[in-house]
Amino acid sequence: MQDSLENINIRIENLRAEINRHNTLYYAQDAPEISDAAYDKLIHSLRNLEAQYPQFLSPDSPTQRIGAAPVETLGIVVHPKSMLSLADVGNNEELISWYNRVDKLLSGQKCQWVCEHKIDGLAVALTYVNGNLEIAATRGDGERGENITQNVKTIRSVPLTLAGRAPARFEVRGEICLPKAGFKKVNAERAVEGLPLFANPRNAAAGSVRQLDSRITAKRPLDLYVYNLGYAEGMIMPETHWEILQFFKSLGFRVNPNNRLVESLNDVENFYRYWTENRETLPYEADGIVAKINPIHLQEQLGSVGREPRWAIAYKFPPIEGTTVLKEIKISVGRTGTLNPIAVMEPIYLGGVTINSASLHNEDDIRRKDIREGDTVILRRAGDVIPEIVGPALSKRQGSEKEFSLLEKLFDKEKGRPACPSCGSEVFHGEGEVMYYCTNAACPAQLQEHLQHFASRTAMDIRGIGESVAAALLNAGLVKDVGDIYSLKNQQIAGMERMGEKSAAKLIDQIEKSKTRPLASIIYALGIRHVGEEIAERLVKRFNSVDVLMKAAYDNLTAVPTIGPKIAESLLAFFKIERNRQLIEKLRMAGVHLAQPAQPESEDLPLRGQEFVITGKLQNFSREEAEEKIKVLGGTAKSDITKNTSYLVVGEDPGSKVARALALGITQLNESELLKMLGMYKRI
DNA sequence: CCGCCTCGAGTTCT
DNA sequence: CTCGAGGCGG
Repeated sequence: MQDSLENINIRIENLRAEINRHNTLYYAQDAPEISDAAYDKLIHSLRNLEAQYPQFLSPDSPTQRIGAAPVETLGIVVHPKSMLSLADVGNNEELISWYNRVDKLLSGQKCQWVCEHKIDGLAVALTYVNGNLEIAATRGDGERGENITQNVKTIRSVPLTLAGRAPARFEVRGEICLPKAGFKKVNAERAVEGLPLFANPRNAAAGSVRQLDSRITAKRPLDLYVYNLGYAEGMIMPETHWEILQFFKSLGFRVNPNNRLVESLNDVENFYRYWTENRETLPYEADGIVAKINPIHLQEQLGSVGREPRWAIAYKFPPIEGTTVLKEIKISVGRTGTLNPIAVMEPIYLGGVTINSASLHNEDDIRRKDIREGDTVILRRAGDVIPEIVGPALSKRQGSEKEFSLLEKLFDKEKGRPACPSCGSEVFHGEGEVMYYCTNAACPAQLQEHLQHFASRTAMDIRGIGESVAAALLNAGLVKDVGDIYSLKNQQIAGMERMGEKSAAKLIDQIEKSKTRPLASIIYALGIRHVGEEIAERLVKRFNSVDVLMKAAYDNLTAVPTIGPKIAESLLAFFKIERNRQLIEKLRMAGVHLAQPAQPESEDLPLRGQEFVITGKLQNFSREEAEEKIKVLGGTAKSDITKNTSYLVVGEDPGSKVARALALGITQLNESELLKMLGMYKRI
C-alpha cells in the first residue's frame, strides 16, 4: 500500500495535467476534444482522489475552482503598474479627429491596428509567478484594487497553471464578464429565491467577483477575456500587440476570437459598423469597440496623457436605449375585448431594428410613468426583444403635452359617451379593475382577434388562418362569426386575394380536420374570458360535453377546484348571450365534436400525477407532439415551472427554466431519457 | 384580509 | 416574458 502512494500522486498529477489541457483546448483554442460529460468525469475522479489523499491537495488543482470558505474582507492590492482607463469617442467625426492627432504625433508613420470588443464587465489584473496564478485584483481606482484571487480561481476560463513557457513574473489584464445566457440564469435563480435582481450583466459580474464567499462565485458562470499585458519580467515579449495576444492564447488564456488585425482607419470603421449591427448576436454584452495601435514601440512612443493611453481608443456603440417622440396613443382591441393603449412613435432604430410602436399595457401604467402624448420618451429594448417605454424624457417636455385619459381618448362626441374605437359600442370598466373592455361580442376588431385565436395551434389548430387570412375572410364578408368557417366553400376562398386553388383546398382540409379536436381545445377556442387551456381542461374533466357545461349552474361550476366566482360568472355570462348559443349550434351542425366520453379516471395510467415542463428544441418531435404523448400516458404538460413540476425536459438551446429547475431541485430529463420513459409504456 | 401560487392574455420585428 | 387577476390557505 505504502509504495503505491507515489503512484497515486502521479495519477493525481496526470489527471490535473489532463484537465488543464482540456481547459486550454476548450477556452483558448475553442477546440474541445472531449464532451462536457467526459470532462466532468475527469474532475470527479480527481476530486475523489484528493478527498481520499488530502496530503496531495494543491491550491493549483483544477478542483479548487469550487471556491473556498468566506473571508472577512477582500484585501487591497497595489498595482505595480497603474491600470489606465480608455479615452472614448461617440461618433465618426470624433474618431477621425482622434486619429488625426495620433497620425500627427507619429509623423505619418503607417501601422496596423487591432480591433477588439469593449466587453461590458469588470477589468482585472492577474499576476502569474513561475507559471502559476498568484494574485487577481480588480482595477479599483487604477492604483489599488481589491484582492479577488480566491474568486477568480473559480472561473474556468482562468488558467491556474499556464500551458507553455511564460515569463517568470508577469501581469495579464482582461475583462471578467457574465455572458448574457449566464446573466439570465443567475437572475432567474435570484427571482426564485426572492432576491433583488441584477440590473445588467456588468453589475452581476462585479457582484459575483466581489463575493466574500468564493463558493458563491463558483456558481456564477463567469468568463475572462484577456486583452493586455501589464508587465513581464524574465522573458522577451513579442513586438506587437497582436502577437502578444497570440502568445497569451498559447499559454491557455481565452482571447476574444472576434479580435481583428487591420490595416487602416477605414477598417476600424468597418469593424465598428459591422458590430453595431450585429452586437445582439454576441454571447456577452459589449458597449463598443476598442482600437489599439499594433506595434509596441509606437505605443511607447505615444505614451499617455493623464490617465489615458494615447495609443488606444474606445468607440462606443449607440445606446440600445434611445429617445423618440411619442406621436399618439392609439387604442387597440384585444380578442377578449380589452382596450389596450399602444404608443405610436417616430420610427427609431434601436439595436438592429426599427421600432414603430410599443404596448403601454394599461392606463394605470401610463399614469404611473407620467407618459403624455407628444412627449419625447425613453425607449428600451431590454434583455429580451420587446420594446418598452421607460418613461418621458422630462427635460424635453414643452408643456403642451397632454395627460393621458383613456376615457377621454375613447369619448365619442356624437354618442356623448366613451366608445370602442372599432365598433362604437359601450365601454365597460369593472370596479377596481385596471382594464377597460368593449362590450360588443360582435365587434369586428375583436372578431378578427377571436378568429385568429380560434384557429391557433393550441385551440382548433387550423394552419393557414393567420393575421392576413383572418382579415381577408372578414373583409370579404365570408365570416361573421368563427362558426362560419365551417360553411366556407372552396371557390369562395380561392376568390380572395393571394389565394389560389391549392391553398384553398389545403385550408378546407385543415378546417375539416379541426372538427375532431379534443373538447378542451374547443372550449378554449371559444374564447371565454378567464378560460384558458388549463381551466378548459378542468371543465372537460368535470362536464364532458358542451351541453352539460351550458346547463351547469353557478354552484356546479364553483364546485370545480380552481373555479371561483369570477370564472363561474364569466362562463354563465358567455352561455347566456344568444349570439354565443347560436355559435355553438353552428359548430354542432357543422359536425364539430362537442362531447367527449368520460376519461377512464380511475384507470392507473403510468404517468398519472407527473407534471412535465419542456424547454428548448427537441430532435424527435415537436414540443406539442411530446406534450400530447405525455398526456396520453396520463401525465400533464405545463409551460411554466412550479414547485409541483416533476420533470423538466431539456432540449437543445434551453431557456431560463433550467436555472429555475435547479433552484427548485427539479429532476431534469434529456430527450433520450424522456423517450425511454415514454417508450417504456408505448404498448398501452 | 393578506400573501402566495397559478393561470390568462398580450407582445415586436423580420 | 411580463403583469394582472383569480383562487385559496393561513
